[in-house]
Amino acid sequence: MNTTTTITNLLKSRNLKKTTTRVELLTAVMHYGSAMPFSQLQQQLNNTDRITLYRTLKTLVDKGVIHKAYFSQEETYYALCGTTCSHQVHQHDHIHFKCTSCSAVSCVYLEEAPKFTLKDMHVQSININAEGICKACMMVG
Amino acid sequence: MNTTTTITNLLKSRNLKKTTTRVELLTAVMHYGSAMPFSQLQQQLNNTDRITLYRTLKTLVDKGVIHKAYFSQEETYYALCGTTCSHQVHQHDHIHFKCTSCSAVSCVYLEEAPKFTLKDMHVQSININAEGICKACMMVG
DNA sequence: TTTGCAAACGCAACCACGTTGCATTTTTAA
DNA sequence: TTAAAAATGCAACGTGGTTGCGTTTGCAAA
Repeated sequence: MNTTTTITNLLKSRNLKKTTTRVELLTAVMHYGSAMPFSQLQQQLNNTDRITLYRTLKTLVDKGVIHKAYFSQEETYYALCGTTCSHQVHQHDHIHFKCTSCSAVSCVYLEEAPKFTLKDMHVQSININAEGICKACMMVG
Repeated sequence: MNTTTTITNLLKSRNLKKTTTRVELLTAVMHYGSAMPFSQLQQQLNNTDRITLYRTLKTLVDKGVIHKAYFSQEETYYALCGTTCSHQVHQHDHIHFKCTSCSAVSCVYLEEAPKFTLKDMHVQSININAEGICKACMMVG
């Protein structure tokens, strides 16, 4: 199944209209390889209005198509959600890893989710960000 | 040892001048109980210039006196560093926990730091944010 | 205690990120 | 084909944070 068909189905499954911006955005994110920073999106969709981009991102996040891979206060990175995400629940059994060398942010899936049974508090969600050197940069460096 | 003396020593140990803003800021953070959001700082130091506040925070973070307890894209929270932090290395064997009910952010120290031996990448630092209900809110709710 | 210098401060101006309101265009289903 | 709903583009706005620069303050040496 090619990218276009995938996107068409993805949008239809979430009751979202197939607009130019959404298709372009999803295509870009799918092809990017790692989590895509906003600035890159803006560059690749440079004929699209800035506000539209924000709104499209918000819609796709709300509907569980993509998610934000935050890194501290820097730029916001966006990545596709897995099939377990819906508009109701974002279920992400992965951590976000940022390479300090090439700045790429990627979702790393864990075999077993880290458990935290913090005394005195009821934990609802956990968000883990790691930094380090990615494989590609280790090979080079 | 009272707060004032502690702050004086703290500033001296980092070769920082003892200015009104720094003393007020550190006093506020020390007395706050949990990680202090910027808006609260601004309120309590309302006779201090906004820019000065930003610069003071930056200086104290750089020198390892306080650290940012980020939470997604919302407000920035600040907390005192432990004694193991210096201007060189911020060493934080704790996670940041935000109560979804009362919005308080606190540093929770872990008995053993969670280890991540991610295949294919060299992990340098890990940042963990958790959300849930804190003890106080559980008692009330 | 005075004095001089570096550091810190306050102000103005600026930039980036993100949102809202509204009029126009596009999508889609009848 | 057409009408309603949704998406878009534009203007304007709000906030978080930074930079440059002239003034004030902290502090150490005289």
